[in-house]
Amino acid sequence: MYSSSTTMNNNRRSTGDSSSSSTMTTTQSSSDNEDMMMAMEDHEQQQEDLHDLRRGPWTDEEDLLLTNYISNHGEGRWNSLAHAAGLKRTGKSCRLRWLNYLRPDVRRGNITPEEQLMILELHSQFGNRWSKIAQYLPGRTDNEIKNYWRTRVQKHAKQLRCDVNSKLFKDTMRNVWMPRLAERIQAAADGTSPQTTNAITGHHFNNNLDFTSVAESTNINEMGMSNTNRRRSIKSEDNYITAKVPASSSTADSLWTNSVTTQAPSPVSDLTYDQYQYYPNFESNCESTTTQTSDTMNYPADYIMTSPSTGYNLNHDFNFQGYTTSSSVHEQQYMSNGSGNWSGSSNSSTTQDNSLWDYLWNPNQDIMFLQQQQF
DNA sequence: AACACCTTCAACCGCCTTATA
DNA sequence: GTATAAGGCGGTTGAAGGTGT
Repeated sequence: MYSSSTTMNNNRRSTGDSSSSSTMTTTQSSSDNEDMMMAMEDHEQQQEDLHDLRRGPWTDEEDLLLTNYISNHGEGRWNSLAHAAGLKRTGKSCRLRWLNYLRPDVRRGNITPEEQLMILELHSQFGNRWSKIAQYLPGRTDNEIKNYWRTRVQKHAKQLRCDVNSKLFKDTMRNVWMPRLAERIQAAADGTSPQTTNAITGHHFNNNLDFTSVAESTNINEMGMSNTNRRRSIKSEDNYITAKVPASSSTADSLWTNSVTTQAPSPVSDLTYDQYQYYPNFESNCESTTTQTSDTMNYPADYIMTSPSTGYNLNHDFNFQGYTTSSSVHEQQYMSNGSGNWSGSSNSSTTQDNSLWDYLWNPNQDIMFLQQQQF
């Protein structure tokens, strides 16, 4: 990984490793001269050390040497510090090890929801200026925040199939993730559990459902056309869990409840969890179940499904025809395809919510899922 | 158990900025 | 004003550990 060739390449480009003795003047004080002599000695020693510099992971012994030296002499002048401490490392390497790992006040471990929220907020303000962001998170290093962003946040952008710098992703972050995080923080402060809330009805997830697995081959219709043996699917990352609604249930209310004491499934990450569901109360609220073909999703006029990224509302007679061959499609595909329309405009609806909806079509089972991504 | 794949994060690279003479 | 050294920063890498098959 850390070959000598890369070392030499780096040193060749280095801005500060060439001789500086020609810059001395005769007007320097004796103190300055001592400093200069020390610097020259350091420099010479560093040139020798270049050939046997250590790279890669730090050992406990090296950590101890660096920590002890800094506790006795303080930080700064990293190149000479490295030599004085007896470390065969570059000054840069020592500095990085100290600032990112050994420093006593460095905080490590899980990024809290509060910190996540702050990172999202600050990133929207400063962009990839990690050190700037780190200034607002005591104990957190720019490196850690950068890693968090790349491994967690960008992962979710990938899941959404959009670029992390795209408007869609930024809007999703601001309109969906950040409010959800704020809710979680508030819930934690209140001592209540976070809940999965149906964005349309405001009902909360019923934790008493029977999630006993149902065979994948079961031919059922999730859109409310079948009255029996209906199945619910909950997505947890890539693992699907199925839930069977009690036979006695005549409506979808067994999936959603008004109770505020129910608890949502555990989040699959610090940032978010996904939930697949299908339209709640669909059957009971539709004018006629027989109108639900595999192409058209009709739902009650008093319900509005809003795109959080555009603020547009989904047409009630939206036509899904032509998407059956795609396992997963996104709203922007609907829009660009032109076979469906979004109506309304941003912020025009008082019933607009901040949920992000995705659609999953399983042609083999004739099932339409709506995915509400919750954060 | 073994292997493949995925995720995390410490450490490095290279460029830019700042400090110093 | 210029040259050089050092510090700082964002991007990238790859080893290590975790997870799935």
